[in-house]
Amino acid sequence: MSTDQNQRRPEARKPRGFPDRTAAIIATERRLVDSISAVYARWGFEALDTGPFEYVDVLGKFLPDTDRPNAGVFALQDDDEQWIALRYDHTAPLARYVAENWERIPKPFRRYSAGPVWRNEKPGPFRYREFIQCDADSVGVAGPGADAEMIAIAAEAMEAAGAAKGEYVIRVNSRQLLDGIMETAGVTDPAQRGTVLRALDKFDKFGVEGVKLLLGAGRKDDSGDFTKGAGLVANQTDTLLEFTTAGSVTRAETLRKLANSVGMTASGMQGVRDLSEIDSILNALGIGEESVSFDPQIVRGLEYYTGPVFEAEFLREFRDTDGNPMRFGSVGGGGRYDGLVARFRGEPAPATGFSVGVSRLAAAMAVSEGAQVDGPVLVLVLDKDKVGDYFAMANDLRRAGIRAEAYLGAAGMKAQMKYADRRGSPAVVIVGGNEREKGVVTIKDLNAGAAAAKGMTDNEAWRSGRPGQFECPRAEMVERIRAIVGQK
RNA sequence: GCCGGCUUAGCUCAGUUGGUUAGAGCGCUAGAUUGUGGAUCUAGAGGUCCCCGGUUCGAGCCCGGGAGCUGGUACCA
Repeated sequence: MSTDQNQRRPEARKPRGFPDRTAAIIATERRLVDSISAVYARWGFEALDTGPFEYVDVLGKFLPDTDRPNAGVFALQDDDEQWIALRYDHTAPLARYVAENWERIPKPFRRYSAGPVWRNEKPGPFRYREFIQCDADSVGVAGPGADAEMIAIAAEAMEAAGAAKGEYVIRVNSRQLLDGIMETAGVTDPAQRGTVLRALDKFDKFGVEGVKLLLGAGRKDDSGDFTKGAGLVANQTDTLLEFTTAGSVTRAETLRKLANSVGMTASGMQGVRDLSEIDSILNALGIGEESVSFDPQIVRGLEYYTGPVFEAEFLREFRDTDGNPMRFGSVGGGGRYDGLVARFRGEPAPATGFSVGVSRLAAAMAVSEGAQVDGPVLVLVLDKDKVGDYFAMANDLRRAGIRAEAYLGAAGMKAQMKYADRRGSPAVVIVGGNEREKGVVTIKDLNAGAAAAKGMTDNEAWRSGRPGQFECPRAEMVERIRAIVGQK
C-alpha cells in the first residue's frame, strides 16, 4: 500500500485565477468596498446579500452556453441532484430575489450588494476567476431618470474609491441607438447584429481599421489566427463607422451629431431622447464632461441590456515591470435591463444598475500607488526570564490603539531587528539590562534610522551611531511611540 | 475554445557539436559584530534540468506524446 510513490510529497500549488491576497491588497479592497458602499447607501440604496449559490436555471437563460452548465460558471449538483452554481454577478441573483419577494418589497426596490462573484473562464492580468463586485440597482423604474442617477452614482463611486477628477471617465451609450443605426445600415439578421455589436466593442483594442476588418471579411490576430468578420459591404460599414465615430468632447455636441445622423429610425431617436434627458439631469447635478461622456462605441454584453449602457474606466497610467506604460481599462459597468426580472413574472419590471469591479480596481490602485501596510511596533525580547515585562509593554501600546507585538521565539537581537524590518514596523522597543537599571526604554524609529543610514558606508559608524534611536522613561513610552506611528 | 511562445536553484537567467561532479547574480541562513534592521567580506543551505516514452555507449540539449505557465484571440453576463 504505502510505497515510496504513494508517500511522495504533494506539490504546493493552487488553481489559477484565484490569487492569494496579501495585506496591502486586502486593505485596499476593504477601503474600496466601504467607500463605494457608503456612496450607494447615501443615495438611498439598502444592503442585501443573497449568498453565493443560485439554481442554474435562475442564472441559466443568460449563460454563455446553456447546453453546458459548467461553461462560464462553477456549477455542481446538490444532494437532490439539482444543479446549482456560484453567482457570476450580483444582478441575476437580485432579479431572482425581487421576483421571489415581489409582494413584500417596496417598489421601486433599491439595493446594493458587495461580495465575491465567480467566473469559470481563462484568467489574465487583472482578470480573476473570483473577484469582488460592488453593485447597486433600482428595480421597477422605467425612464432615463433612474439611468441618469446610476451614472451619477458611478462617477461618485469612482471618486470615493480614490480616482481624482480626470483619472476616470464614465462612458455612456444606448442600446437603442445601436439598434437604430444597425437598422439604418440594413443589418437585420440577429446573428449578424451580434457579430456587428461585438466588432463595434473593439475600437479600444484594434482601432478603427481593426473594427473595419471585423465588420467586413475578418481579421488576423498577432498569433496568426483568423477571426471571421460580419461580412458587411462597404456602404454598410461606412454607415456604422460614421455613427460610432460621432463621439465628441462634449455631450451636447455628440447628441447633435447623433440626432443628425443619417436616416435615424424610431428606436434610434428614442436612444437620442434618452441620452438627452440623461444629459440634462447630469448637468443639473453638476456632473461635467470630464466625468461622464457620451460614447457611441460602448456596447457591453449582448444578453440582457435593453437601454442606456455605461462603463467606468480608470484612466490612471502605470508602468508594468518592464517599464512600459499600461492602462487598466474598464473597472465597472452597468445599464438598463428591462427583461431580467420580467422573465420570472408576467408583468414588466424595468431595472437599471451599476457594478464596480473592486478586485481589479484595487489591484490597479495597489500597483499604481505601491500600496503597503505598516507592520506592528515590535517589543524586542532580550531577557528570556522577563518575558512578562515585554508582553506588558506591548499590551500598553495595544491599549492605546497601536498595533504592537512582543517578539516570539528564541532568536537573538539581530534577528529580531531583521524581523521588525521585514514586517515594516515603524519602531521597536528595546529593553535590556542597561535600560532596566535606569528605568527607561530605548525606542528606535526604524524609518528615521533608515533615512539617517542612507549613504553611510562604514559599519562602525552605522553600529555606534544608532540612528533614529533614543531613550525615554518607561512612563512616556506610549506617547513617544504614538508620535512616531502617527507621523505617517 | 482557437493560434503562438515558454518551462534549468526561492527569483531572474546562462549552459558551446549530445560527453565525466549542471553554474551565475540576486535572495535566504549564519559568522565577522555578548545589545542593533542597511553596506562590506566570508561561509553555508538550496536542483525530479516540467512529466512520460524513444534514439544513443552517453540526453538539460535530439525525436514523439502529455502537462503547466504565458501572450494573442474568442467569450465576457
